[in-house]
Amino acid sequence: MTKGVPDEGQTRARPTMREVAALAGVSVKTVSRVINAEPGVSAELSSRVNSAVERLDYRHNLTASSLRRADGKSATIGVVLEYIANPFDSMLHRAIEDLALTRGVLVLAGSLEESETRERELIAALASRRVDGLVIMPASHDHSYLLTERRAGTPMVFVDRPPAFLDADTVLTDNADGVRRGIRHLVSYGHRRIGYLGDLQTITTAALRYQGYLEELVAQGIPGDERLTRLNLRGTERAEAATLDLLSKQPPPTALFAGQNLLTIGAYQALRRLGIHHKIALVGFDDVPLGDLLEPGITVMAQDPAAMGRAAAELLFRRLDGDRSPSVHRVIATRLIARGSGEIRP
Amino acid sequence: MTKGVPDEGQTRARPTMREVAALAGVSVKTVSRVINAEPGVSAELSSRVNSAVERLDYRHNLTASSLRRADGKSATIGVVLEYIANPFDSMLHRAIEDLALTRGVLVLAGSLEESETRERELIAALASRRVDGLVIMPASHDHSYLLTERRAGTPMVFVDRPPAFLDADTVLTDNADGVRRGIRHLVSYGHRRIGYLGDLQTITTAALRYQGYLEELVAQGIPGDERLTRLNLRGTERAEAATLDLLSKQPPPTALFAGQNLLTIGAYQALRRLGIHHKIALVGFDDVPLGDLLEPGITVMAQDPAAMGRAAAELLFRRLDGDRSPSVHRVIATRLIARGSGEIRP
DNA sequence: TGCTAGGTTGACAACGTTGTCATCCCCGGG
DNA sequence: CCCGGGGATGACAACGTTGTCAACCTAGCA
Repeated sequence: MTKGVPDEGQTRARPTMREVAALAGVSVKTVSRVINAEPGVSAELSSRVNSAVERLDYRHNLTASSLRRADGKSATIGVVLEYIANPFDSMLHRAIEDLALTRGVLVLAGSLEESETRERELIAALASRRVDGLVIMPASHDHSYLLTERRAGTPMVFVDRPPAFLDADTVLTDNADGVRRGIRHLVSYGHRRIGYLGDLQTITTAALRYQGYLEELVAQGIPGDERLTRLNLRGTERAEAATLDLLSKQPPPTALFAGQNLLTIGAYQALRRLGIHHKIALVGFDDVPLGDLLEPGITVMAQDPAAMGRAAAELLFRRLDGDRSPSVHRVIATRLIARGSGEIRP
Repeated sequence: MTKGVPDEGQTRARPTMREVAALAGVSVKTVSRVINAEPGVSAELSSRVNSAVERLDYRHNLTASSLRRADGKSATIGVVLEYIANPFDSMLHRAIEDLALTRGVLVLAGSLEESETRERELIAALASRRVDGLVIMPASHDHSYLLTERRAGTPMVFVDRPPAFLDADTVLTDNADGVRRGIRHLVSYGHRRIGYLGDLQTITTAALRYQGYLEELVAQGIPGDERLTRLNLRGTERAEAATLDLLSKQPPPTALFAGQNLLTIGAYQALRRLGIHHKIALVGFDDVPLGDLLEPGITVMAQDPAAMGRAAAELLFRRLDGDRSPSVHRVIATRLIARGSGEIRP
């Protein structure tokens, strides 16, 4: 590593096509043609331009280019996530990036953290930068404000949660079905008293999952018991406390279903604390990292964020390629991963 | 959700300042002044412009703006990561986003997956979009190619791994020191035969960590034993196999140090498989999600990606604000988190 | 030889915005 | 009453690029 101040030498403005043209002895338009690999430039001029580009370290200015271009495309898309650092979200992000990569498209991403205000601000900021398309995991419950973007020709795909008051492509997990299969799994092991831990009911997916729980109880002819349900839990600690509370009631549940990642962890911790993690069954929704290293391993209904991201990106790019057919709604199935905690009998 | 094709109504081009100006009966320049909240516009015109903006759903075009603007700032920065979906990377990403948010700056992020080619391509793509600054977790070992960007006035901060042949701000984990403290911890519990599992030696941090291991052995007067070392491991499975192999040698180590996240998990799995996870000590570098739920919990030297991201963003924005002082090199300490696996005596 | 078709090349305008500067108007002071 | 100054407003050019179109050149054919 050499020593010195970060900008050794003076700050020199980036060279433009004008300068490249001057050095190569051609017109700017010819430089533009070479840069964009348009046909119809003689080998002679082409190589002169290329060496001038090399010599000046010219970097194409995509900003100016997309401003002038007929289609106005910026080769950039926006991805709006709940929280970038969530394993689920970052996996989704990664899957989108992977497909974008093959098209030379970059990804602008941001977190909402359940703030509706932030959702509008972030999308406005993305629109200001004229992204070509949007993948949105929404926090708000009214997306009519997006009609403007839609009319401006910006395609958008909703992931994980559906849009409200707006028709658009969606890629969703089969939430209710996933929970129902999880409950069925527990019932098949002989459970009848199954507790439920749920996230904020304002989150669409959380509401759908709880719905699935209720539906499956009815389907199984199990009477509902409000004392077995704890909703609007946020984070591991709340879930742990709620679980401890739930288990102190008489008669306690013989199994638990946790409607979300962090709640599953909280519930597991509570069971461990009470020393009954080998006695009370537990199934969680959404996979838990390292769930298989635990003893017992945590049984989950796993979502497939990579598949969701891939599907969302595919839909988005299809729209960018001009597809105008009616909105598509993809449902990605959950997968039961039995690791032990869900296979405990009462 | 309403029914219909995604673009109900025709695709209508976005309104421009020209149209806003026409509707408000003022000049474009006045619209520009209002949009940018420049002083010196009468309340009368200001409100006429604002209602025209409202009526037309005008969205400022930051692309055109930054093209014309004197400073040429795009209010966008680039973040180059090893793999976006890694918990470490996504935490770092998030911390940067958090600070960027307060300045109205958006983040373009991408993954390298250890590809030097990809590093150059991605950074070129970011430079094309005229990002205001870069945070880079590099894969390559020669960054002299970045001198062009540097000269063009793009500040850059390297995180997690240092640049080569280029002087720039850095934010690094104290790798060697972290490993040395981890080894010392094992020694303090009576271990003398300590195995080491390391990632690709081409990765700078991996090399530094191994260095720390060797140094601490010397400092402790423990003779090195090549049979206790397995380097260039990639991923959980390789680490698991290497651990099984390592333990089959006579005499086997009484403790293991794993130089990376996935290797720690692989080693733990191997110990579990052999049923000796309560007999052989294990310390890992970098935290393992849910490491505290395991039995025994996994003892680690934890890095602090959030602090690193924050530091990197602070440095970058300080440069963006005009700071031209010599490069700064921040070192973020690791933290020993004792959870059980590292506190087993031989 | 003359003419045309086709392929190269470049001059110029335009994309949507902001910097510069001129103009205009009003108010206050001489 | 006139003039100067300052604040509000707008006309115009420019940012770096690409679309359009005209000019030019060469080869091929009548």
